Amino acid sequence: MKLITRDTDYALRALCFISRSSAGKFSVTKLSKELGVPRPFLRKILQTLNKQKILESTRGKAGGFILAKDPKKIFLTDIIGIFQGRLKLNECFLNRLICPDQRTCLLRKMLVKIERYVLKELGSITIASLLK
Amino acid sequence: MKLITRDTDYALRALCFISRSSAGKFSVTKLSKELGVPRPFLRKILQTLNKQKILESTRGKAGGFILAKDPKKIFLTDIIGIFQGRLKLNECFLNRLICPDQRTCLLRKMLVKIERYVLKELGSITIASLLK
DNA sequence: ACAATTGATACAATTATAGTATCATTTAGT
DNA sequence: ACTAAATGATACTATAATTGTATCAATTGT
Repeated sequence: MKLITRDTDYALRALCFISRSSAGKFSVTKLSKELGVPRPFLRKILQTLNKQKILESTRGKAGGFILAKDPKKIFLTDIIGIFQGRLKLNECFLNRLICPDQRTCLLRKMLVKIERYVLKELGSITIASLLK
Repeated sequence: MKLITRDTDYALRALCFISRSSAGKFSVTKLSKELGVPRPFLRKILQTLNKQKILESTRGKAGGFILAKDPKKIFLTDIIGIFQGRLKLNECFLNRLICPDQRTCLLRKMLVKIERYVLKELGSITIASLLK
């Protein structure tokens, strides 16, 4: 089971890389070489981050991506949310109507509790904090 | 993201159902009707539980499945382990060699911490406790 | 002998994840 | 104005995991 999928991972790497360097703006080509991430895939990811206002893009010849937000204000849960949807550990049970047993109650309570914990923990991490 | 997949879920339902009833032995046909789970799929699941010594089967005409263990001793983590493999939230990072940034350190620590918590919580639940 | 069961195992369908490709648009530099 | 290098938008493909189905053999109560 994965808590963090590949695209989230790549997004985090890219954001960390950009944050760390003073240069500010990077093209996909440059980033994909630096991070060792397939270019077209990374491109799609950065485009998504742009749409979500995490990055800001400039088009044209000397174009590229820069941070649109203070790294202190980009939370892990934001990025996970963007690529994996809102974290929901208990979805299988909520989605299922047929849950006639009481067990679901206790189990669901448990899952909700775990979910809250995970969200709290992940919500406490920012890109800035990942930079060390 | 799912913490519990369908087969685990079905397995839990079946185990709870069997534990709850005094009858003891049930055929797949009966169980699949009771639980509203596709028969061939449930069959595969029960066969797996049998191999793992959670259930015990008897073949032949009046055959079926009974519990092989005290419901107090069947833990959620056991069942998850059987159908989903050992829970490993941080696998994506461990599997990846290329993690040149320090961020992985903090992130991995976090994930390991979360993983421990989840395992502890799930490890505290048994089939018996799900019965109310 | 027969019918109802499980054992073993191979196969199929669906969904999610991971990644590619392409055409249109923008912009800097010449 | 032209060109090269970049992103925007979007459709497509590949791979893997999940969720099942199907089938033949062996067992057992009647």
